Amino acid sequence: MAKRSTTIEAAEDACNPSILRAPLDTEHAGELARGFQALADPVRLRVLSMLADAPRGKVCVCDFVGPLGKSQPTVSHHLKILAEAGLVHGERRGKWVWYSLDRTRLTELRAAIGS
Amino acid sequence: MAKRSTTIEAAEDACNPSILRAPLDTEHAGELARGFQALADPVRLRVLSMLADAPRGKVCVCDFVGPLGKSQPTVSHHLKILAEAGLVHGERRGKWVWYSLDRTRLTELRAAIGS
DNA sequence: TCGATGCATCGACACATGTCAATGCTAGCG
DNA sequence: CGCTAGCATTGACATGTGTCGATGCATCGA
Repeated sequence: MAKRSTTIEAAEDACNPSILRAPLDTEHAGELARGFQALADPVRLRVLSMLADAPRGKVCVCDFVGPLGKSQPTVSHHLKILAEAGLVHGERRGKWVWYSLDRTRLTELRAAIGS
Repeated sequence: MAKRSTTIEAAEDACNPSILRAPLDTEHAGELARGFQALADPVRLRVLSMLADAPRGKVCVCDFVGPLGKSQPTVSHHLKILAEAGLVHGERRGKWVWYSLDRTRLTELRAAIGS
């Protein structure tokens, strides 16, 4: 790739709002805000941390409850919020549900607040 | 110092939490969460956006009210939250208060969710 | 089939948050 | 001094959020 078009970018890049590119319209601001809101909780940040540190990149719900010190419904609630924000992904495996980190969404949010 | 204390770290390193370095303890998680919570609102994201785009890097409160479509007390409220989060800095200049973006704090938060 | 286990959902509660009108405070101007 | 303008604070309200106990649902083993 020799040069990048300034008007048309790859389709995946089209939805790439950033607070550094003003004016940030209300719609994109709301979308970003929902993403950051998912990060705006200590329990959820620790969930992401545990996922990032997991040996096989997966952690089942039962293994969150103890370390987080929260009830199972509470943990399930936070996992749902993270999943709806696109930050994690749950996969059923027999009786267990294994959650894994979606670094793509995390990268999008990171890019929105900086280079 | 030959050996590192486990209770006291170097001052500069102490404030550098990241969700990618597990385990993220409750204290650091709470600190990060408060930062992201400041970003978890469309109005505040647009405020940061306007500051990032401002010609001289400064915007006075009265210039926020119109574009944001919020009342002056509401704008003041959001600016206070951003200031307490260390994301902006207000400076009195006669009758006006000019707010500017603190990119350092923004960089810290960005680093916390990625490289 | 039955019971146990893992997870999600529901209902309820306390608390936090976003919003605005009213008011207070400070700086400039006459 | 009085008046105005810009900004912050307060009070009040509606809504959103985190939490847990109780319950429902699916899966596996006996």
